[in-house]
Amino acid sequence: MTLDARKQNVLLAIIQDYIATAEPVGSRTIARKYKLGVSPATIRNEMADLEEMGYIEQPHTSAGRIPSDRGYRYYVDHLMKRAELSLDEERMLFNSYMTKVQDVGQVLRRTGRLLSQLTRYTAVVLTNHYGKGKFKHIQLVHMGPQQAMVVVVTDAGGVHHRIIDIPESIKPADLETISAVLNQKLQGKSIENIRLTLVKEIYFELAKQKHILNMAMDLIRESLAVQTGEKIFLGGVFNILNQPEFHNVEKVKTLLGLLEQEQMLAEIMADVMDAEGVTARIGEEMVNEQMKDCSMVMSSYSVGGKPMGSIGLLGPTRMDYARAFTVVEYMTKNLSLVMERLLGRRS
Amino acid sequence: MTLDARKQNVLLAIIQDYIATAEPVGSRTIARKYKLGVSPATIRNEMADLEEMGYIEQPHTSAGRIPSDRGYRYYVDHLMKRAELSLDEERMLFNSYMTKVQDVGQVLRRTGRLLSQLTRYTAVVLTNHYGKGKFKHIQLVHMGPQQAMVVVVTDAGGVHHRIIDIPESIKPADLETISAVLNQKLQGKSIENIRLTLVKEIYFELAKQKHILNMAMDLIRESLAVQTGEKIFLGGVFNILNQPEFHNVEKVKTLLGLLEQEQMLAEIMADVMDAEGVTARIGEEMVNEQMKDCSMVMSSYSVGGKPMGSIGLLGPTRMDYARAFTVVEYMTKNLSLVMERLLGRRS
DNA sequence: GTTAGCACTCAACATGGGAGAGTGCTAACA
DNA sequence: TGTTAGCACTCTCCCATGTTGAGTGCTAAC
Repeated sequence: MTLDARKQNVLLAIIQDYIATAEPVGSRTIARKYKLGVSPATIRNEMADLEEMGYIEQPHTSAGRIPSDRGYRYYVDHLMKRAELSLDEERMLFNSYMTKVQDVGQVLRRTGRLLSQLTRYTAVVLTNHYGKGKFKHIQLVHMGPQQAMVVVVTDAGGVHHRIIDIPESIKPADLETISAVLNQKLQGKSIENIRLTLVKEIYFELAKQKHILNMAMDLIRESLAVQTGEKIFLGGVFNILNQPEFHNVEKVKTLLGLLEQEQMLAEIMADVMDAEGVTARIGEEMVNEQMKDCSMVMSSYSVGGKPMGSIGLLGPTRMDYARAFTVVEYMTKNLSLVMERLLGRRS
Repeated sequence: MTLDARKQNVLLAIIQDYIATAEPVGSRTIARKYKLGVSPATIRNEMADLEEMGYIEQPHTSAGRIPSDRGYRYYVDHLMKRAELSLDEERMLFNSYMTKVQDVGQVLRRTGRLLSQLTRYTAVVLTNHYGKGKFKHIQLVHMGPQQAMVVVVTDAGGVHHRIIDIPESIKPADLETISAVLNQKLQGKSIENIRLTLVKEIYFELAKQKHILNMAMDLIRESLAVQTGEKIFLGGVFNILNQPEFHNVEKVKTLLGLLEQEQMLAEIMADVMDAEGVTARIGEEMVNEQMKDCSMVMSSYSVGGKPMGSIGLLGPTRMDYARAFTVVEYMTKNLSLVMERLLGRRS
């Protein structure tokens, strides 16, 4: 299973060249471009070995070789050297992160945009704290004779709002009262734990004001049934159109269809939440059959030591892993920092 | 400029057939499929006339004819009969609109989704009241030692939030005080008019609490600098991939690039806000040179008699205008209704 | 173990007829 | 005078065929 130095060099050359050109790589090309000090014939022999071991494949007899998923895996695990960001890019990132941040969603969206701009791949940003976290504030606002808006703020910086129907007898002042009671009772509780324990207590509290009692329960239930779980931001979806492997509209269509299934993306990325550092899923390692010619490079970010979500880059299996790893790692750190600053926590 | 009945029928046949098949239409096809009671030769003569008048064109000598932009325009203005929705579709729409609506953004997103599902075209939904309307409520929430969240609710159902830096000396209770003052002073004012007039007044009010005076001004400015103007929702962007005219990746890329320029879309649609009913922009009538093989069918919706935004369908010039007109008209009405109900106004 | 030489394979591209769809024109017909 | 049949003509599309060039595997010599 281990490869001698020359085989490694040949494999490395094939992968680098294929990543750069998207064309099958022949023995001559390698001998010319990557001075390994041996002739094409020798390289051919090595290539035959590598093919037998499953690291590379041949699309057809008279073509060069392309890396197999296994080849990429070996590359990522053993051969790859991290790329470095150019000065321009560092400066660009610095500027982006210095401009004032105003809310969590904005940070995540921007992260997605930067990721995709830096790599020309599709960025996926997942938060799993959306609608979770501790309750910070609730506010009922009178909107019309039968409508009120419920606004809930969590300590993770999430703001959820919805409009609910209320009986016409409820006046703005009543909403203030209810808001006050809810705030007092729910203060600092975690959203998940709120549901059952406190509802009764609130019920009794509000019992004093009999005319709003009828709707109090409903309202509480509604206002706490905040959309929970993950939320996904995509960036640079159209970048896949730049990849020669997606010049065929049918492929694009299926991939875009898959990207719309947020649930599936969430699963792929949740998978990687426990892993330390940057991880790659290559080709057939992806859960989904239809994504077998895509790869993802992912990492999870955290605030105050608690993992909060993950970010990733989606590209063809032929993607530039070295660069993707660097960019994802860099952005993970930045994102963690910004989020901590934004939410006023220092870890 | 006016066409006799037979020419109209021929033009109608060509357009209907081309919309259905995306293939140039020949004289034989028309004679066979659309029993006009004359032979192909006669139809050929009519077609030669129509071509000379600029209503149809010939891609090359031995091909059939395709409608020109001018032909489509004539069709839309004089020949088109509105399509009708199928029972299934009516039922589907009814169900969608009956499920509980929770906020304005959700309604607009859903409208976009329905529009695109019903037609397989790309839906564009524009609101121009985003960040406008009357001030309803402001709430400052303490997030960390140096962070607070500002939440602003407008009567158009918009909720805007952002996190701001505050001096460490500000305590949660202070934020409550400020919130109360702001609410009292700003109540019912239109967001656009608030900026200058009231700031001084609030300044004096808060002067009583000297230690928060420093930041009060900044905070007010920040919290009112709500992102203003239009907001755009797109639905079914990838539907364009189903159109044979976009089977070429380059075209898709340029079009998607254009769709990202929200400003431009906003302009196209703002154009149509004053017009009564459903309007079409066909091919070269589109502002943008690069969209000359696309058309849009648009209409604006209103709440309480006041136009609030517009919805539209974007497709190839070969789009099914009859159906697009019907769907857009239907959805405009529905959307206006739902928004009125949601915002508690009856017009 | 390495390399040169060579026969072999196969995709990609160009070339060259048909086949088919559709036209415009002309002349005959009602 | 308007309509139609007939026919020559045009042009795309498709398929079969040939050519080129890149790349391989094998063998024999170094």
